[in-house]
Amino acid sequence: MKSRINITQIAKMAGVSKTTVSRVLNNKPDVKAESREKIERIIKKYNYYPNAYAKAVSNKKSNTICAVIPHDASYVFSNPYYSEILRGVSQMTNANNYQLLLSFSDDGKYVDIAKEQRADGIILISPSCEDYDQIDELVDMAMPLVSASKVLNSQFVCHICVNDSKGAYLATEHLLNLGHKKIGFINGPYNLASSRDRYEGYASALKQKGISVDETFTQEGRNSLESGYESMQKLLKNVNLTAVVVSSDLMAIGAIKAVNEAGKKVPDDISIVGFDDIPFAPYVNPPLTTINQDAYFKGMAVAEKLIQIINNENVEYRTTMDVELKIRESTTRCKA
Amino acid sequence: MKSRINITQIAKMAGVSKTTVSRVLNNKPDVKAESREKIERIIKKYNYYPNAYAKAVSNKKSNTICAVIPHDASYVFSNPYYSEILRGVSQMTNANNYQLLLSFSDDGKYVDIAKEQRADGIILISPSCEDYDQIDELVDMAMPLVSASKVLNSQFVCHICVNDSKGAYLATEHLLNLGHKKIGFINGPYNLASSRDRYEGYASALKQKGISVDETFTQEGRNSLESGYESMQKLLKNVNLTAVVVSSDLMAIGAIKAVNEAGKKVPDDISIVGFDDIPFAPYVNPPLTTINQDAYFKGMAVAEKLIQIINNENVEYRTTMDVELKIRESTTRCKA
DNA sequence: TTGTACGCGTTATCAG
DNA sequence: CTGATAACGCGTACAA
Repeated sequence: MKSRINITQIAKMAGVSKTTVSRVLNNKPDVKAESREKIERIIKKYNYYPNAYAKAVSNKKSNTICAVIPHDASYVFSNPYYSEILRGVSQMTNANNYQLLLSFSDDGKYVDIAKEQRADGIILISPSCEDYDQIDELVDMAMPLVSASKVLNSQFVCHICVNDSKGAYLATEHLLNLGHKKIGFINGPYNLASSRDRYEGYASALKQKGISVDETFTQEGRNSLESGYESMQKLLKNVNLTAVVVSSDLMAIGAIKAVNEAGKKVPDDISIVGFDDIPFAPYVNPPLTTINQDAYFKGMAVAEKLIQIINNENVEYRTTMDVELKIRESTTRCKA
Repeated sequence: MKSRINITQIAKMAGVSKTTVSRVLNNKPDVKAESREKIERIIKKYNYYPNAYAKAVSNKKSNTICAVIPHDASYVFSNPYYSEILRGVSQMTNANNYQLLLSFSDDGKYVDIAKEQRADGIILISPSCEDYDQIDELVDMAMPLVSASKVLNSQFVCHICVNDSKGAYLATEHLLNLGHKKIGFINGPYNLASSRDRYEGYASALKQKGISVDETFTQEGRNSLESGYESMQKLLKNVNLTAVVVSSDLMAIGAIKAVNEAGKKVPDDISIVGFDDIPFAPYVNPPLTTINQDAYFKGMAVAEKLIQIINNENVEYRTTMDVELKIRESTTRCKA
């Protein structure tokens, strides 16, 4: 790139020192109105802008926030849940004049961003147990940290999560109320705290009604559409179910595909309830009954908290957002 | 954040000068094996990493690429087409050890990123005519630039686009072949070059068959689901159509919703073909006939070109990717 | 093989 | 009000 003009040159042209130029750049007092105007004119004329990284070095502050999604990019971008979180995050960082650095990596390489001091703070989106070593490292560095889901290994990591167990409970209860008794569960990866909580919600709803939990009714998926498809195929092969709780909408869409291919119908033969309420949930076939969580709001909240922590403000370190059952057309009364 | 160790301190502990430490950090020769080992041990011990921004200032290279989406975040993140592009971009930047900076803003503020010298190059994703002033500014700064869609105002901007007119032509031809004669068109915003090309493809397919183009059959949408919904409502109110070409899948999904609410059926009453082939296209109701473009590959290609330009390699400045008609179930033979 | 001295573009201190 | 001067953390001619 063409080498751009710098503060020294501006100072020279204005016949003042760098210091004075710096003063007007940062809206500081103690500059004669006359000088200020002259400097401003020259800045305008040469379309000058201070170099952000030189500022970062000098100020020890980069005005950059990094959103880390410790999974590979295809996992992330195929799932609108993450898009919604990022939408919220970017809205908030924009509003506060922070730049947004994005990092995907399933290999923990994102810790380098902290070591290299590229960001004033880090947002962890959906970290799993495998990330706990890296998280400890970040905590050791005293890097401001907020997670968009539960982090179990450290009380120094601020997190905002949704009430996962309640969500799964509501989903299961809904099916129970429709008369279903044989209810399967396609879970996300067990290395996510959310998956464990959701399982617990599912199990406790069953117990509540005196139905014993059958391990063969459960599958562990990877949260992708394909894995929802595969998990449902296994369930269809091995057990007789009339309904399934699926731990993400994306997997639910895959599950519906598997049901269709097996020559059955959703919801007539098998009712399905998802989790997340992604924007497409109302438009798939059939429109998905699901657990709504406001990922956009979560993204905003997470970014806002991080900025507060960076500014040394006091914040609540544990927040749980509520969830809600959204009934659409993928569930119906049990006909078996 | 806790202030971290720097190169000077490492040098001191190793009993050498910064220069020597810098040499081992950058894998340069002329360091005694013994010294190298000692320095490496200390680096390891203190978990030291050079400050990326100090390097950037010194090297005049930030190893950062900025992806600019000159629209507001909700426009972007609600559309999986952009997610797919970003997925490709991030894959490629990751592979080449570039950091990815993300910028949304419908107000042209992204030029600041160049002025502040935060990035070695910029990827423009779907810029519109309103961005041409800013693009000129970027060109003036000699900022390496690649666009993921056509840019008409400057031959200095490398771009990769898809064959939009062919796509719309194929879509329209498909409907014509099914016997449709009254074919509407819901376009994207006219300030996108792609929208103009798509209109042209639509019109030329009609002319080919001797069908005159009726302006009242066309609506200009904003590429969102809602705007597809509204545009279709207007078409339904004012004209009698048996088929509609829609310029994005997202709008197509909205259009289907409008058809349903009007008490009609897709495709029996109205055939619809979309554009983009987003990952959800096969799963909506009915599965969407659409024009496939490989946005993931486009994202990779765009990032790769930018990196080549940054490295002063020669690249082809004009690339057009092919498109393909994907027939699913939202189109059928005309019954009128 | 190593180190001195300076440069990168910025801000902060403090004396005038 | 202003400007030397040092500092931020790093890279690199050039000399030794």
